[in-house]
Amino acid sequence: MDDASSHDTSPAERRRLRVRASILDAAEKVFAAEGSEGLSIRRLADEIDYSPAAIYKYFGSKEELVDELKEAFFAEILTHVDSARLSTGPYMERAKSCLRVYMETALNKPQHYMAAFSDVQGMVEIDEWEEVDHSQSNKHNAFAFLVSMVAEGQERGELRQDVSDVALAMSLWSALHGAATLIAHIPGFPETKPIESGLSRDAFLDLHTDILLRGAQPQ
Amino acid sequence: MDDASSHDTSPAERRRLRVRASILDAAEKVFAAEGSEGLSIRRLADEIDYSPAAIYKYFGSKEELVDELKEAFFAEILTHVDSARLSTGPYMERAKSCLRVYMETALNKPQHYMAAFSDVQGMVEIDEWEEVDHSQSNKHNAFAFLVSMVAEGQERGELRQDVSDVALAMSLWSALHGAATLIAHIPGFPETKPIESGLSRDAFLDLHTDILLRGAQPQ
DNA sequence: TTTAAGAGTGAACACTGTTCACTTTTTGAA
DNA sequence: TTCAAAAAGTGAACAGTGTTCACTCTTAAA
Repeated sequence: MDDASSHDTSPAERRRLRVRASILDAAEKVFAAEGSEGLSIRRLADEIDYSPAAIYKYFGSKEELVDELKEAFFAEILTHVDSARLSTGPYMERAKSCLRVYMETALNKPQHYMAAFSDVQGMVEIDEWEEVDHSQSNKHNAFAFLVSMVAEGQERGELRQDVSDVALAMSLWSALHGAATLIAHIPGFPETKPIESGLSRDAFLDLHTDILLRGAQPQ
Repeated sequence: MDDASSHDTSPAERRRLRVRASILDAAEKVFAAEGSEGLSIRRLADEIDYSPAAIYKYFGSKEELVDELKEAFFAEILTHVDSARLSTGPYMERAKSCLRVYMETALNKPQHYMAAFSDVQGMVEIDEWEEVDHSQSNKHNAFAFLVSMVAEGQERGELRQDVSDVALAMSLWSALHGAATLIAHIPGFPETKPIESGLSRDAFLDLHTDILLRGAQPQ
């Protein structure tokens, strides 16, 4: 289905959307390969055979362009985490799966995850999270989702109830974010850096989620 | 004591060290206030009344200059964490204190901590950590220190022994790093963002360390 | 006093994001 | 089909960046 480009759109508009998409495509490619530093407007323009100024007919600024890449990336994370939530099985297993999937999806595109949290600009996006009802799954709201996941665990008596769901979720998210960040930033993180450990990424993620969920359990 | 500038140094050399220090001082000021993005060679040159080219007589590149700031910063972190280790009291309290102090010290200069982990360049530094004997405290080696702290806990039977000390330390460091990173990046992190929580930074750090150490305990 | 080393500089190079006047193409209506 | 308005696309420029290089000037030692 190609709804967006077939209803209520003239040929000109469809053409425009195609060029716009080609810019994003080229940006995505460069971004994934070399990160945000390798991405320059002039290089992008070269790659799609337009002048640098042309890009500004489609995006207000480089930041706006990159923000759109990040938005799509976060939507991807949320989708994956959400499907982990909808799986069957005991609560603790679903919870563990969600934590893992967050980190794994984040690490599918390390450059994206890095960029999303290294720019100060990118964090303004989080302002939107405030006015979000976290009872329904929302595009940008991976955190609100985590909160309700935690709340469910508390109701079931499987997670500690001496702190609020939000507080618990913040701690968990911090830990997930830290692991994802270190793996993304330090080449060969769990296995050989900063110390030769022989610990595979898989084993590390397992241990990490295990520690977190144990610490989040009652008593 | 001003050893470095009084023995084996000519007046010229002392003068040189003074200029060099003034560059670092100016850089430190700008860096702390506005982060690495606000720091430009020309601006630095303006502030110390030299030409931009002059700075290259003292530092090979901007990166080299910033690396020196980071190095001092990490030394500061290690110093503080080390003094927490040397405090008296039960092991678990000392351990908790170390975790807290790491995050608190990191957050004394959020811009530094951000910069240290946002540049890919900065991570090359970690190569040095490999050839470090983690039984003795080393300038740059906050991680190796954490490993021995964990090892002590395992020997005392206060931390789980089903995984290696290095693995456990990695997980803990990840979690600390994540919390520090989020607080540094998201203005008003635990209190109001991404959700109004009323959770003070202090309470959050307490909860975070509590969760981690519970998850790291045996059984 | 002379000489060589080192400190300091202005101008330039190659890059960046961005803007703006300008031309070209496309569109919708008379 | 013609014509004006709108939109798409462009080259040149601006202000900024890190960095280099030939050059001057000061300092230190012979």
